[in-house]
Amino acid sequence: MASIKDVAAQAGVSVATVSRVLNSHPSVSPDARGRVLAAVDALGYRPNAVARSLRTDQTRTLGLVISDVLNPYFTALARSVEEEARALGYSVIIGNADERPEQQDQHVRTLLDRRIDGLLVSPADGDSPLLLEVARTGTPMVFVDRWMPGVDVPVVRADGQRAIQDLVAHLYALGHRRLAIIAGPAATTTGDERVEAFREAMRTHGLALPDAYIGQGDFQADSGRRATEHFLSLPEPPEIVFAADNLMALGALDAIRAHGLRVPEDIGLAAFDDIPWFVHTGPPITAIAQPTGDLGRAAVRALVDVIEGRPPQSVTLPARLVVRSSCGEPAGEPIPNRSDRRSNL
Amino acid sequence: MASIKDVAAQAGVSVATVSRVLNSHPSVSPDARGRVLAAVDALGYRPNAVARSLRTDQTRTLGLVISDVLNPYFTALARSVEEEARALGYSVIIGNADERPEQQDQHVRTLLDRRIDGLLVSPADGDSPLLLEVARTGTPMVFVDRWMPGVDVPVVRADGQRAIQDLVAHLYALGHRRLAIIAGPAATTTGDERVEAFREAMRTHGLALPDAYIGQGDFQADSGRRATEHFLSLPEPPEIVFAADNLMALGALDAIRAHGLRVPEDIGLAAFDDIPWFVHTGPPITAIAQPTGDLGRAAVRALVDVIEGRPPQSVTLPARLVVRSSCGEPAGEPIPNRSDRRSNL
DNA sequence: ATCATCCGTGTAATCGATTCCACGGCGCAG
DNA sequence: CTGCGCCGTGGAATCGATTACACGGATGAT
Repeated sequence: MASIKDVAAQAGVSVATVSRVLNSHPSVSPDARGRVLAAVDALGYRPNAVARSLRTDQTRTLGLVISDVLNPYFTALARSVEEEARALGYSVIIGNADERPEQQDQHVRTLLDRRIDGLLVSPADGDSPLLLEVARTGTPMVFVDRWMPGVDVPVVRADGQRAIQDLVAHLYALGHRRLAIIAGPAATTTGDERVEAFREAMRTHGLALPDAYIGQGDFQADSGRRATEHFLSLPEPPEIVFAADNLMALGALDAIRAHGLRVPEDIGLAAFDDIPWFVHTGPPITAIAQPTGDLGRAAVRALVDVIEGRPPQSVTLPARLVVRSSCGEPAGEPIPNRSDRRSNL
Repeated sequence: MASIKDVAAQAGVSVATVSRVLNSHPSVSPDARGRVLAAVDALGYRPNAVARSLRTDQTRTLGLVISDVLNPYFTALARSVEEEARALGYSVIIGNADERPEQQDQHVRTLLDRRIDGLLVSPADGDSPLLLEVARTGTPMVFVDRWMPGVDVPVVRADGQRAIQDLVAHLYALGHRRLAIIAGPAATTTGDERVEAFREAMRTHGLALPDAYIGQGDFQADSGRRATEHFLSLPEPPEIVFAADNLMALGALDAIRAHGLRVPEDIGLAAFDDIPWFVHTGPPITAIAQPTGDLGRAAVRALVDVIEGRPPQSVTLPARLVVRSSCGEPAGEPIPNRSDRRSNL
């Protein structure tokens, strides 16, 4: 592969001049510029980004470490992150932590070794001394979706509190009183928060959230299945199961079906995270939609602000309730149209 | 950030010795090794992958360019690719082409600039002189899922022909005779192949595939919707719609619902690609499952074979029919269990 | 005792870019 | 005519690693 030396030789100038042309440095004669450009073209020369990075100490690459690539919520997030990054001239390397802290740390280390300019993380369950260290040493970093308390880093996330209030109000209005929740891991911020918001919302309606109605999940489908089976085995099962993410909702649906029960007649179901498929399940599922696209874009902008030395901003965007029929809403699902299906992208 | 010089100074040896310790070169005394390791530890030193890459001319990074990250099929593929690559000591940079050739080429160019060791591509619609050029210049490359005829590069893909025969036999046995297909873009190999396999399978049952029953799609949900609407507007609509990928099936389902029709009573639906949600749609959808995990692993192995100078192998794995109830199968969906839901991962 | 080997180590070249500094030539002002 | 400054250019240092080569000392064979 042609290097800058080959171009210089071909154009009859020094490498310094070639470099100046490539970086549109002003003091190059039109004549030299022309010859260099011709040589670049003739040789099909492309600058070696590795060499450039070594010299300039910047890779124009962002690292994104997410908890689970198979989760459509994170997929959508990754997509918008990549788009915004590309628009700003950055590439993105995605690492999949699969909800495992060690794997998360392994990715972070590899990304650091590659000298990425900044790190976007949605931390997995458990605390990570490594991330703390990274934040301390000044590597540009931004948390997205989830965050770690006590680490002084901008956070970009959706606030579900208001939407959860709306959900509980909706359920209450439909006559439901026994509401259960399948929580995420307590150690993730999103895990905790959603339970607290749910409990608080119930309290405003004079309802209690008994411990038996709090299932411990891990954001994976299986845990939703198990938690739901436990609910169903109770002497007095809940009327509604609210899953704190879309995969656990999927598991809950499995469990309900396995018991030969119908949604919403026998038991209702709602989920945090809206995904395109929720329109097509039988029945369509009431969910809380996060503005995934905006989250991804805001996260990248915040990170690039840190990288380029501007003051970054934490951002919190509101999530919103999307009512469908899985909790017993009398109205059927309206004809799905494009904007509805894509509401969370 | 500490460099190899700092480590050398701290350990009282030369950088060469440090490098030898780091690369477990045999001729280093235990004493020196100990001091170096201690210095590495004390300084929290991590080798700069950028500098290493410049010198060794290898990045231990693979590029993966896929057509659509939001498509669960590709997400699953990406996941298995990343896992296998990591197991072999490679990182993966994913580029999302969004089914647009220019965007695909842009990603390929960026990846090449970053001197990735090899490229895994699922080419988008349309031919790309760039990819041809890349193949010609000897950059290690492997096609996965889709490929470009005439480009001499290993191909890792699933063969759906047999599964499509099974599908048509299944439909025929259920009494269906008017079968329609929503095809992918003709310029993608998977687009073409699936139509031909379908046509051929119908022929063996003495059925013809009229042009009116071939819808032109682009692997996106919207095109599935449009094609289905067209089918439904025909004087004699088909009894079954077979979508050549999961997103177009989703669109088809939308269109069918929008017309107030029921699946499978009024019209049947089947899809190429099996995804977890097909178990949960109303009704569960009969689909052709590709061995995504095996495909991803095989693709990485083939690519690494090319990179490391071993003779690579093209791989074709069989897809298989998963019968559910969306085409009128009398039997209900069995209780979904873990292994069933994950059948395609 | 002498010489060839081998082992551990350091010096320095190298990868492909960017960029500081110096230098020659030209234009313009004094 | 002389001198100052600017412009375009090239030489060379530099980024952080790897690795060929050289070298000194110890070991073993003769």
